[in-house]
Amino acid sequence: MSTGAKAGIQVPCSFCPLRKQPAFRDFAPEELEFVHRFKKGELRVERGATVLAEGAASAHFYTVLAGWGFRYKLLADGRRQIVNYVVPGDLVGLQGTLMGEMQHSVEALSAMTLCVFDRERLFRLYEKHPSLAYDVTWIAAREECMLDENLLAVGRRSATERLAYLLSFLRDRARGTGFGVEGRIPITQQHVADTLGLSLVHTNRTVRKLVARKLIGWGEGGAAVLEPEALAELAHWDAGTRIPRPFI
Amino acid sequence: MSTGAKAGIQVPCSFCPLRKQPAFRDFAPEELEFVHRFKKGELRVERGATVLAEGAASAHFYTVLAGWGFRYKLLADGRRQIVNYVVPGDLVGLQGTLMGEMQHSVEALSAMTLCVFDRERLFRLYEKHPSLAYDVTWIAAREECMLDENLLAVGRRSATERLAYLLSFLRDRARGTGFGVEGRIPITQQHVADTLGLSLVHTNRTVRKLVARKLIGWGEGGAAVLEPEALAELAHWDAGTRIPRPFI
DNA sequence: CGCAACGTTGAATACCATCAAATCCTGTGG
DNA sequence: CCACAGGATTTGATGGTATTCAACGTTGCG
Repeated sequence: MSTGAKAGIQVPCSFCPLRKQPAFRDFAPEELEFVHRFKKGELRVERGATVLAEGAASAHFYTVLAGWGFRYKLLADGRRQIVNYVVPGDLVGLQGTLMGEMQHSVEALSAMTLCVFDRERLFRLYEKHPSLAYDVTWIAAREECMLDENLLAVGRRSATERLAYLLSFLRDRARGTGFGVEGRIPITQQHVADTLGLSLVHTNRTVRKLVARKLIGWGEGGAAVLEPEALAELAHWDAGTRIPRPFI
Repeated sequence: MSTGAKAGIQVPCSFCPLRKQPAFRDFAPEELEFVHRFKKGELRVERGATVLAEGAASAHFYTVLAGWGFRYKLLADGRRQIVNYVVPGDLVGLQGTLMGEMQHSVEALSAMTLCVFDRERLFRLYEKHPSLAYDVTWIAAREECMLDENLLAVGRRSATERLAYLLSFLRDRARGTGFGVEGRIPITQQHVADTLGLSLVHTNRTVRKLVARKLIGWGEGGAAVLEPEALAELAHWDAGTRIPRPFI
């Protein structure tokens, strides 16, 4: 498992690159110190690496520091459903930490850097820092929100609307996390198909249509949103107000 | 809002009906006392009542004591997606409590009794009872798990598999919560359609097929699972091991 | 240079949506 | 008791959306 994993050098949390990003709220000094001691190390993985595998009882959970990843589930016959994407600031593996065993897998979409925490020390965090515990729950609730939206998209939108939604959504998620809007979204059409519940062929035709309308770009390592407003409107989607969010 | 809502008589939490049910773990005495003081009252609603509305900033959140409900989202043009169902022991409104505003609505599928908590006192729970805070997060993580499964179903299963999955899933959720397996699942075909991303007509044809195969029953106020094993197999679904779960 | 991953396109077909209308059931009021 | 309304279910007919099968182009890499 974890192909391409490397142990990293421990950087003090006070220098955490996420703190500078506008999407995130900052810590109180005593929280920062606690998190620094809580942190066990860093993990670097390459694109395509499996960060966490369904069925595993990993000893760790992580906060994403850099890079893109995705969470997915498989049916026995190989059909794959991507349930959500992960970007910097997201917790991965919390579900496995709480419930014992991962119910989904996590794979890196790009090279990723992750902050490593020990599973068994999570409860200490709940005992010592209620405010951080509250933040963990906040992050879990936000994930739930995103899944609700993804379900709405897959269940009730047409193929074109789904694609418009997904790219709007991913662009919005990347904003303020240190990627910059200029960057492409490093997904293939197979990822899109497995996210939206479409076949690869139909996904391609749908992509072609939106490219022809100059709403999106495709190629050179991923997707690009060219007309954010028009795309969001086509998707019947509203990003809502984004408040600075907590992370651990 | 909340058509049919009634204030209820406060029952001490030590007599909470959920404590007797096998699906739930029990409280430590000091936790029980804290929750009893934390509880603000009870709410009774009729079938069809809106418990919480998307966009609202309710002052409360709830634990379901009895009855069925469902969570859903709407598109501007009226398309509806049911994202999950709620059964006794589930928290409703936690997302709105944490993030300020509800991003989905909750409606009663049957008469429901809910235990009422004050939104602004949630943080007190995190400060005073880390173990209960941990349980809240556990419940949120479990919701996330269920949403992942629902997404897998809607995105990657055929209509027949989806229906088989949904009824297996709902039957499994009801087990051990005080409904009894004997009871029917109080949903209409419109609910099924809006859960599985299907049209009402096609939902009906799919229901007819499974009824003809005697895997399920339909009518007299809802659906019934006649052949749980065969249905789960048809759905390519495995309930997994169910451990006693916490509730608040 | 061969292979693998990704993207693209055409053709045939299947699944599911839509439109339309009929039936059944239950609760309500006359 | 019956008429009636409304919700829920059922069925047929038709068409569109999306899947499947198949093939080919491109790029990058060992």
